[in-house]
Amino acid sequence: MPELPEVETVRRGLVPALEGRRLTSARAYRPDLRLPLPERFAERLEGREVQRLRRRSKYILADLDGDETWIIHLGMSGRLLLTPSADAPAERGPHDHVVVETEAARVVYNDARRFGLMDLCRTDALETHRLLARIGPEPLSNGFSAAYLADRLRGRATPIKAALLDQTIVAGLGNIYVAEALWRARLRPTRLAGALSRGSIERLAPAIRQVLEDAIEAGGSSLKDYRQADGELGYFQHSFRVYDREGAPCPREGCRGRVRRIVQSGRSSFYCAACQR
DNA sequence: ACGAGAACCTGTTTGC
DNA sequence: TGCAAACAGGTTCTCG
Repeated sequence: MPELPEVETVRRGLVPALEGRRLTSARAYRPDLRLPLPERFAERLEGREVQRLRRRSKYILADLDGDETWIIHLGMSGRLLLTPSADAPAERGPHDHVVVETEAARVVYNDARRFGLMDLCRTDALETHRLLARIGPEPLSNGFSAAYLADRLRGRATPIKAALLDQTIVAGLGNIYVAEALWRARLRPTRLAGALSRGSIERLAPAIRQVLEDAIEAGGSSLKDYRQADGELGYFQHSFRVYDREGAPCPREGCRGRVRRIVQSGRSSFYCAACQR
């Protein structure tokens, strides 16, 4: 799916179209995505003004007037596509599941695999929402540091790859950015989280922060499904050092290694066997 | 309690 | 070329 940088890019793309605008219409074309939509979902969106578009981890949060927040997760293949009303087609495309309109624009939620989800929650109760309550600190916030990470990894017998995918430890990482952060920190994805030295963690925490900042700067990574809200492609995929580069030479200065692909708990991991230890 | 693996669903790519 | 298997950016549940 879209990981943190892609979700942030989508959010930024939607801000001008949605913040301070009223939803003149809302339609849901099926009762469920990964989870059932809440009661009277479309009716509760219609007529509301979007006061603020925020992001928490991989969730987009739209605060509405009337004290409810619209929670959106894009899953693996979800997209939020923005079209000016004048250009909006009359026909609904395949896998267009939710459509909202403002005076000036249409936003379509399209999701072939339906691993995404939407919900509505009282804004003052968001922190206790079951999907959000257990999520760890934002990696770009002050709450995330080497000291924090060391504390959370202590005693964990799981590979660092799996620990970084665990959203309760740190928010927003997925398969791509874990691979890229571990390459930057010169750590093998198979290393056991609890056995990492303090020095390793001191490299890892800033590597996570930096790869996410770089990716946001580039507008995220466009692979198969992901697009920015305006349909533009992000270009961080051209900056991948190891992700999806099996067999390629390691791009690190002076390293003669090649990128390897292994499978960890059912998912591909990519790393350089020479410089990542 | 913890970790690995399966499951959810559809589309695309790869391999025989 | 055609078909089947493998694989895909996430999360959650089950099982050992």
